[in-house]
Amino acid sequence: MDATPDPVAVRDTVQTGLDAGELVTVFGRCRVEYDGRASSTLGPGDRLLVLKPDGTALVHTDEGHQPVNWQPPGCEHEVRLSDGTLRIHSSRTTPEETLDVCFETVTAVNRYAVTDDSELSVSGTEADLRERVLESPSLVESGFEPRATERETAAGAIDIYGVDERGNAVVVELKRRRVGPDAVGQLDRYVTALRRESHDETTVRGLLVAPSVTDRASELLADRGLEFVALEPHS
Amino acid sequence: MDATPDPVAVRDTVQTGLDAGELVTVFGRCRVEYDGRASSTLGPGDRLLVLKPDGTALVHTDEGHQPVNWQPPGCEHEVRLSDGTLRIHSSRTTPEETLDVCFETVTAVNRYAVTDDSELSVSGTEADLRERVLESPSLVESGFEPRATERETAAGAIDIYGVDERGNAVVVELKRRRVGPDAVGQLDRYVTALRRESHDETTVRGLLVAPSVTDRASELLADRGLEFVALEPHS
DNA sequence: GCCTAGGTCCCGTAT
DNA sequence: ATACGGGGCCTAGGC
Repeated sequence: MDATPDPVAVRDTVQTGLDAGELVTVFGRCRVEYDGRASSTLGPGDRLLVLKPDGTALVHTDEGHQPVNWQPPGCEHEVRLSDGTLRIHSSRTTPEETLDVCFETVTAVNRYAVTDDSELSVSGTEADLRERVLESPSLVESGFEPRATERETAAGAIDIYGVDERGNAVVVELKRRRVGPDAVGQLDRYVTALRRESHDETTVRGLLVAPSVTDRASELLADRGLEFVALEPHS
Repeated sequence: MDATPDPVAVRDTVQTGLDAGELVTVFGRCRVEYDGRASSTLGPGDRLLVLKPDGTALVHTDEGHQPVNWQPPGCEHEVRLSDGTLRIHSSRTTPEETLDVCFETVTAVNRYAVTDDSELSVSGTEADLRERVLESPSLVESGFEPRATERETAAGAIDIYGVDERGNAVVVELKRRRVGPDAVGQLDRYVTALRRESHDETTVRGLLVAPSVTDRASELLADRGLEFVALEPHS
């Protein structure tokens, strides 16, 4: 279905594909309206609409990683033909959100029978960094002993909780990449919470473990008496 | 090109489309390898590969808003045929990253000539919330007077800086949606920085303006002597 | 180029 | 259902 297809055939192809649990794409000149957490309007242009069997809708232009408009998984797609123009209406609740794509012209419609049993395996994540530290705690500092991961505080969970060679409590916040001010704020919240929950005699140190740190984050660390340790997620 | 196409024709179609500045999609059974800021492997499965004229690559499965693998804009796409199988290699520098998609089978290849002159118009953003406050400062509190937006401090830019009816300095941090602990940390950084940069006599208040706030964030606000004002980005 | 913060962020996990 | 933090986040705007 590639050259100026008949509108009825287009609608039927999309509907049949969706009913069959296939992935359906529509390419053509369209307008897009979105309303929900925010709202948006997009004037006419050529775009690729991707409708997935899980209820995802993606509107892709010629540029950018991000779809210009979208609907997350779990939506219901409705296909209509009004005055000979194809309209796709995709909606969900909690939150209430609607996406409307109205095609002036349809250049192509395609149905794809998709099966995918493989799972993506990623390395270089924060989890890898955590394993590295747990297996070789001295990478953080000599004498460091991890005691818990995901230890809960009033401010949230500490990535790694442990003690240093002098017996001080240590809060470790891990980041897989260069850290900015936000990570310092996070570490500070955990350290402050743990100090409040500890006996007064206990010293609580805060360590930000990441490949590198920005200047401003470094200043913030110094201000709050926190420390930085350079460490990559991979060996 | 829809039914079990000839490998050479597939390669030529993809290459010709890319050369022509078109958007090209390839659907089929493939494996994907990524290496760069992290690295990943994905076993065989049916996916839709989208190659954009700006150098973006997207690998979409049957599920999810997010592509399972991708390459951001600015990459170079290379198309090869080795042992009769189609291989797409997409790479960039700074950071050095590569994406390899190897097709066992190709079900369909499509070329789309895309032009899109329209710009997306969005409302309900943080910018809208800012305009609302600047036009009606009393929505924040009676007597509030905005004096600057994006006022710089050592910790970063304050969304709205102003004074209250008593002449105290006021730091306003805006969020378009319900706020959590991270927003409190952000506001706290700005308030602390401004206090340091001000004369000691000056009182600096911190206001988090957002539709709502989580319990933990509310506690953090209280701890740090900061305040919350409920306000939606739209009227 | 890096830094900073916003986003209809999405997404998984825990509560 | 909400909350919280990670992400190869991406993207825009400054410097």
